[in-house]
Amino acid sequence: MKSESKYGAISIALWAKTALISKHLDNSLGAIHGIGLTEYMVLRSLMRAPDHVLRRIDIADALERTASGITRMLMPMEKIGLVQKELNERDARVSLVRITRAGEELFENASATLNAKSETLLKNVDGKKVDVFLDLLGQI
Amino acid sequence: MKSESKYGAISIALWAKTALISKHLDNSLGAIHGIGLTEYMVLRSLMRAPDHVLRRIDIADALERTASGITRMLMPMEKIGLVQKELNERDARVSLVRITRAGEELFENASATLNAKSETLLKNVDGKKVDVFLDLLGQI
DNA sequence: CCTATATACTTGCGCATTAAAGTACTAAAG
DNA sequence: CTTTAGTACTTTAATGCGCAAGTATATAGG
Repeated sequence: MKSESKYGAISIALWAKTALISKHLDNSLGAIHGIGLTEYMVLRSLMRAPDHVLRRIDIADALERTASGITRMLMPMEKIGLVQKELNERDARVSLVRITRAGEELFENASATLNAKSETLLKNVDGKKVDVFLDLLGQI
Repeated sequence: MKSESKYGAISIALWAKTALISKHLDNSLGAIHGIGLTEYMVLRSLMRAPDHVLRRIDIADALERTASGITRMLMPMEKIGLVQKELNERDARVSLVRITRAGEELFENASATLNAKSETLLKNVDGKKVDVFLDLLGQI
C-alpha cells in the first residue's frame, strides 16, 4: 500500500476529528437549546454581520451550503422567532434575514455551551499551541 | 457580544474548513472514481485492518456513523464489487466485510486523487508546520 | 422600450444519514 | 436447560441537504 501524503493525512484527520467534534456539539446544542450546529452557525453569521442582517445567499456562502438548504433551515427558525424576514427596497428579489432579540439571547447562551463543550473535547490539545492551531486552520 | 473562547474558535474553524475541504474531495472522488468520501473512508478502514476484514460495527465506530448507515452504504458497494460479505463461524450475528481486489485497486487510485487534491486545497498551509498540524489533530 | 442574460430566491425530488424498533443470536446466572 | 441481558445487524420512518427546474426581479444592449 502506497503511503498517504501528509496533506492527504491532514484532510483525513480533519474529516474524522470534525465528525467527532461536531456530533458532540450538535447533541449538546440540541439537548440544551433546541438548535443544531448549523443553525447556531446561522445565528453566528448574523451576529457578525453589520446591522445583524444578511441576505440568504450570504448565509449560504458563509456556511458552504446551498441557497435551497438555507431557505429550508430558516423556515422553522423564523417560526420559533429566532430570525425574521425583511424586505430590501432596492432589490425586490432579496429577502433579508434579521436576527431577533430572542435569537441574540439564544445565541449568547448557546455560545457558552459551545465554548464549554469545546474545552472538554479539546482538553488534550497542548494549551501552548492553541494559537498555532488557530493560525494553521486560518491558513486553509 | 461576549467573545468566543479559543477552544470554541477551534471547533468552529474545524467545522467550517472541513466543510469546504470535504466538499471538494467528495466531488473529485465522485467524478473520477464514482465513490463518495465516506465510501473512500470505508475502504481505507478495511485496508488498514488486519487481514483486510472488519465487522460492520467496527466500521461504524471508525467513521463516527451508525450501524444502520453502514448497512445502507455497503449495499451498493457490494453490488459494484468493492467489498464482499463474509460469515463469522464463531458468532452468527456478525457479518464481516472484506475488501475485494477491485476495491483495493480503486482505493489506491482514489488515494492518489485525494492526495493530489489535498495538496491543492492545503497549498497555503505553511509547509514547515505540516507536522505540527498533524500532531495537533492527533491530540484531539 | 424590448429582449437577453444574470441574480435571489423557492420548490420538487432524491440521496445520505439517523433514531428507534425489530430480528437473530450469544453469554451469563441460576 | 431456562431465563435474562446484551450484542450485531436490519428495517422503518423521519430529517437535512443538494441538484435541477421554476418564479420573480434586475441589469445591460440594441
